[in-house]
Amino acid sequence: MIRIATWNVNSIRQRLEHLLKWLKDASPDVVCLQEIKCVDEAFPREPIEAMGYTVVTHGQKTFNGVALLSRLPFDETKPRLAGDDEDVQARFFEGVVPLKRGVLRIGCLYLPNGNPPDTEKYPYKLKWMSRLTAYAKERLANEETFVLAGDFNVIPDARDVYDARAWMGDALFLPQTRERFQALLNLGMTDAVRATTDAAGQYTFWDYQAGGWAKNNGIRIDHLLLSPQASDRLANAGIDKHLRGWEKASDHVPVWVDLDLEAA
DNA sequence: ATGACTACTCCCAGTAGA
Repeated sequence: MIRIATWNVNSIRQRLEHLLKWLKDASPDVVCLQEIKCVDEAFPREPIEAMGYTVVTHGQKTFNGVALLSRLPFDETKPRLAGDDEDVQARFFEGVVPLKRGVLRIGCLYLPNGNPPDTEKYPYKLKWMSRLTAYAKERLANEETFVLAGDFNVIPDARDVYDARAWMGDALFLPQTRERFQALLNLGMTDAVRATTDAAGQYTFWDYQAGGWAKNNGIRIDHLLLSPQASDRLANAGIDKHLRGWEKASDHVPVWVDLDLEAA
């Protein structure tokens, strides 16, 4: 069994103790982190490596930044999403882990927020989603075990938000945003949490403001999308909601899948 | 309700997040 998780930590330096405790508790094999909010040199890799993880980071000063952690050795790792050489924002890292049969390819992503929608931020989000779809299409053609995991900044469905009306005009829930997310699924990717439950309220984010956590005013925006070869092996999926109750929590919580696969 | 909270930054009021 291989456990793959994604977590927007909202600053790795603020969240290191939480990460170390959660790694011990949840014992994931591969972890996709977003919003590390530091340059590569400032990433606290040593305590994570001491727990047996290989660490690769693509950071930038102040904002964004992603990292891949793995207890299984990488064949390859590659930062940046193809399709726009001008894009300097650190939002993507791909890793490939050898399996007994074939490989496991993981794309760790931090999709742009896109708010406010009447600024250049929204077209940047939509373009980024198109680049992601082109990338996924290319990878799916290889018929590999392939997982896209990260903070998608997309609320897929009214079931995934505490008050759909309040979010109608938000970049995370606009029809064009949801259509582009659906386009990814239409390629043949499976939303892992949705493959295990139809229930509403499977939230992964609660805003710091206005008592979001206390009122359970959450949204589901962190996702793991599985290729057919991966979804065939889906054993379980879950959301580690309890971390939101920890002191000085990230506003996002980890989401994970267990895939019935054997590492090489 | 021009807010609320958290984290970042040439240090501290402005920006970003979602």
